[in-house]
Amino acid sequence: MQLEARARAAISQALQELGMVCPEPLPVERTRPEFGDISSRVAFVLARELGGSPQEVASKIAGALAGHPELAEAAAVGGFVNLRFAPHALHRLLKEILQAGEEYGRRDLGRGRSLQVEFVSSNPTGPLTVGHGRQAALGDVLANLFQALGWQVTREYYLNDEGRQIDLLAQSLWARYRQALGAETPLPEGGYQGDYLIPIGEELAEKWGDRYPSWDAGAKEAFRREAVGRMLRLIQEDLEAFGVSFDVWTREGDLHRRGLVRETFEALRERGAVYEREGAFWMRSKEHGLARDPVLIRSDGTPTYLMVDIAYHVDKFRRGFARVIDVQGADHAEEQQQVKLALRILGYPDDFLHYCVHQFVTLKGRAGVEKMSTRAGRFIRLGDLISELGRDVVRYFMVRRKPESHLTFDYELAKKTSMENPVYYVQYAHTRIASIFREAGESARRDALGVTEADLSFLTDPEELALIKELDRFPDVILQASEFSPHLLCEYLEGVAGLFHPYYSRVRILGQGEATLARLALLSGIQLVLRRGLSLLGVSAPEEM
RNA sequence: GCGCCCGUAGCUCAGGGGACAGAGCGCUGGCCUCCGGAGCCAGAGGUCGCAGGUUCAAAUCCUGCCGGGCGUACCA
Repeated sequence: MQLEARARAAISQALQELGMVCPEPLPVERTRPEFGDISSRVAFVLARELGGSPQEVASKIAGALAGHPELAEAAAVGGFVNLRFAPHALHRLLKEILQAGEEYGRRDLGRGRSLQVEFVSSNPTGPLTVGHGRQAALGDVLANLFQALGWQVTREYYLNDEGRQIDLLAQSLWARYRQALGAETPLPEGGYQGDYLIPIGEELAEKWGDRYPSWDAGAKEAFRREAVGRMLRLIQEDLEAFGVSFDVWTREGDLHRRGLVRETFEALRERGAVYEREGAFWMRSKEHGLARDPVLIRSDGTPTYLMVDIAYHVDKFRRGFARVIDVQGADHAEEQQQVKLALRILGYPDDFLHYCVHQFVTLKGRAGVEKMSTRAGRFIRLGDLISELGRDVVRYFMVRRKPESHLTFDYELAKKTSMENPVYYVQYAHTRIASIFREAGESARRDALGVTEADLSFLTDPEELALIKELDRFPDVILQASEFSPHLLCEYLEGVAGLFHPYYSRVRILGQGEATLARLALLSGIQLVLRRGLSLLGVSAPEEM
């Protein structure tokens, strides 16, 4: 990132000397090694305004850049202005990275504003599945990234502990309970067929005996509470195993009790956004370009999920969040449009709510089911996957693809402990460096970290310079990854490791006189970035493997 | 039918106006006296789904078509 900043400074100074206007923003980007470090298409922009060919303009700029102390080369090629930095300029970058230490990559773009990330929010009708795993990893990593960018982040889980699905769950559990007592009670139609309710039913049969022979109000209440409590515990166990913890759990029931759902509905009605038909209340969405008008209040007077969701977002706004990110599956796309529309009608700012939408996960190479469904009892538990592969691997694989792409989870690859597995490839780079520092001894480590001791001018190898340039990208990668693209962080870390491993195997670090200290400083920087990056992913950076 | 997302190397996927299109796996051929070989090096492999259009410049933007996923509930 500093590289871009320095390039901009140099070019804008050159433009000033030439009496040219500096375009805002000044276009600058990393380029392939043949062209140098940084390339700018500024001449294309200026040529359009000033006349003349881009190449002519570029030549003038390159001429004015000649002799710049930080640059080894400035050239005009095909209208581009290409810059190559002098090694000493790169050495300074490394020094700054090491001085920043654990703070490297942190920024204050959020300026302490509060941000809520709501994710998982799985209904407590069963254990978490691999699909929820993607969401859990995605939400947690996004939260980490925004924290690093200076936001005050709240991780929130919305617990849907009311409604028909919960009733169905309760009744399914009651049926299992009756079955445990020897009755032939069938599961309710559309009920939850998974095996996971069987042992709970047996346990309740033992505890309660024949206390609930029929599905009456008393049974409903008892089994609902029991079912939600049990399922919640299952979910929390899996989340804990996955290393995800939430700051706030919001229950649907709370929103009702506080009258917020009713109030929000009335507000929508006052604004003319609601009409009544066939005994139900509908939202006027079609006239705003959406595909259909959804029901807000059913003809039996109960609010739909959408209605409650709208109220929930009003609540989020009132709680003072400057920004809210909801991580949701692609199957909620229409719902999202409706909530956004409702918030717009109610007068809330458009940039308040952001949806991070992700596609589904297919698990490849493991015995199990293809098409999952909690209700039908066809699913693979996230907890099983974690105990088979480890938290690090599952988390890493879950965020390695961009959210809007379908994720094929390659179980065979995930199971490998060789460097073919990208997680280990990255972790192993970290471990190798740790090993070198163990070998070098504590004093060398301190000297390398106390960069004043190391004479970085010994770092002249192109691979060494390339590594420094790559480390310099880290802050920018965090920003890009935060734009709902955490996969870019994985790609980046694999790139850093991919530069380090070959370098390590070719260049000897220890016992090289003064060069050793400089190389240890470089390794220290690499290790720092790997550790920080992995930590943002919630993946461990082991000293030994 | 309509709406949203996705079609890039054999496979899994990056890149989403700029300079000859990238990575990992797989494949072919090399390299283990040396800081962790849980590796390293080299190579082969692509009409960026198809057809138009915008632009000095398109894998990238626009339109149409084809193929796949999801949605299109008074479920959540």
